[in-house]
Amino acid sequence: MQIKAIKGFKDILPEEAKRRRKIEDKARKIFENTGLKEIRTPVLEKTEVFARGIGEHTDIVEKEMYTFIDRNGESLTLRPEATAGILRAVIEHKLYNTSPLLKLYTIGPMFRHERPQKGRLRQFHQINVEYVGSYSPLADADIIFLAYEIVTSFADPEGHLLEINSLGCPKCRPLHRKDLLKFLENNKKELCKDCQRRAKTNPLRVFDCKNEECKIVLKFAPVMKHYICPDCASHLGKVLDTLEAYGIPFVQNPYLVRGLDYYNRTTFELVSKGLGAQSTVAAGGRYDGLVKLLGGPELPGVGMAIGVERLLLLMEEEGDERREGLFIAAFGDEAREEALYWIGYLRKKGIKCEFSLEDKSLKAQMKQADKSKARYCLIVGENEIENEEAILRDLETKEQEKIDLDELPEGILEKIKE
RNA sequence: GUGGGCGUAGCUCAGUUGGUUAGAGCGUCGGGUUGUGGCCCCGGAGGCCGAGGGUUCAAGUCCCUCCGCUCACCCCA
Repeated sequence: MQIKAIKGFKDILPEEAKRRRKIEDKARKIFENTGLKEIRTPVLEKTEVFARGIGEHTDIVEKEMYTFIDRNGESLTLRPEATAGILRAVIEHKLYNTSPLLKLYTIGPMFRHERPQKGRLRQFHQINVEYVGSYSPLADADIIFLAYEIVTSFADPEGHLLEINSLGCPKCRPLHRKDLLKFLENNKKELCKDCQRRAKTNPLRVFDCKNEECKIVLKFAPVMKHYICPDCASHLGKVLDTLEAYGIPFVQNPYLVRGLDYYNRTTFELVSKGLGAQSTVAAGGRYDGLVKLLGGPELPGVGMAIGVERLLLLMEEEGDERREGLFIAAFGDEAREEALYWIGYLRKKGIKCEFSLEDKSLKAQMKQADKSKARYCLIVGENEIENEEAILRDLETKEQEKIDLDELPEGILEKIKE
């Protein structure tokens, strides 16, 4: 039996690695422009970090985490999301004392033990942003801007919908929750089994139910919109105004909920038509109570995450890469030995330079040169050694010229630098 | 955790009602050009037909079990 990677864990082969790097480079560029700083936290944390941060009764914590007991008896967990760990680090190093507003990003793997499907893996990657320290709705809008900007620079904006909602705050949310619970209890018999379960675990989730009968019943259910306090309402209003100023189209979705307990007020999802059932390519929201919950001071926060694998699914194919650098086709002992010096020299000068490890025929080496996508091929065999002239061929234009051997390798630098 | 679909070459897939040495395209390597890549032509390598068991004179093909992949539910990035 062949050894294979474990379920939901994927090898990232060279072609895909290249496309990922393109996404990461772009994200970093945008982050630098917006003044964010990178932070990298461990993939492994004490289980407590996530249990407290995400919420004991969320699906993620209850059944999706990679949790194990370490050799010293301590419970550890592979991070299922980035926020809790980053905030742990912010608190541990008192980063909030270094600046009134922390703007942080991280890119890396997350782990959830779910059944894999399109756009869902057990090890997946997120581009993550956290703003810690601002109550301003402009912070919310900034976060959404970043998510939107990165996603739409790789995927067609037309195929996307930004959904936004407010979950309220500790003042107004409990009122809604109380009424909703009452409503669900009264209509228990009309609801499907899933919704009866949700009513106990995560009541807001019932609004996501696809069951037609549930939908009819829930039309009469209390909606957060009608409970939202003036402060939360004005906060949301300013976020929406700012989105308009940024030119980001959106729709309000009063039923939008998040699966993590820590969110309050603004919550959003960037949904794509180009994905399967797992259609959310980026999502996030505000979490004003979380820093304190994790043992830090009372600090507000907003954040978002982009699913890299999902963005990858939406990324259009790129065209042919352009030719670059040099391939040295050397054959015969003398030429091959000489070529080694040139290669060393050119590589140190920062020139992309390849050659054949085997003493193959000229034709075979030319083929290799072509495949390597080199722009130029330097041809050196017995004849060239004898005439003391090498041949430099432009693989794109097919033009060839001769170069005196004693001008090599310096002479090449001029010729191949465009 | 629960369902559906699918497992034949590195990749994408053919493979008659079970019948002899399992095929194609792409890719790869080599040759056609005694020293010049892509296009074209020719050739080579590469398969325990997912694994195990069963039926049969005979199984890639039929039956059972297991494993894997995949899509969906659930949930989420």
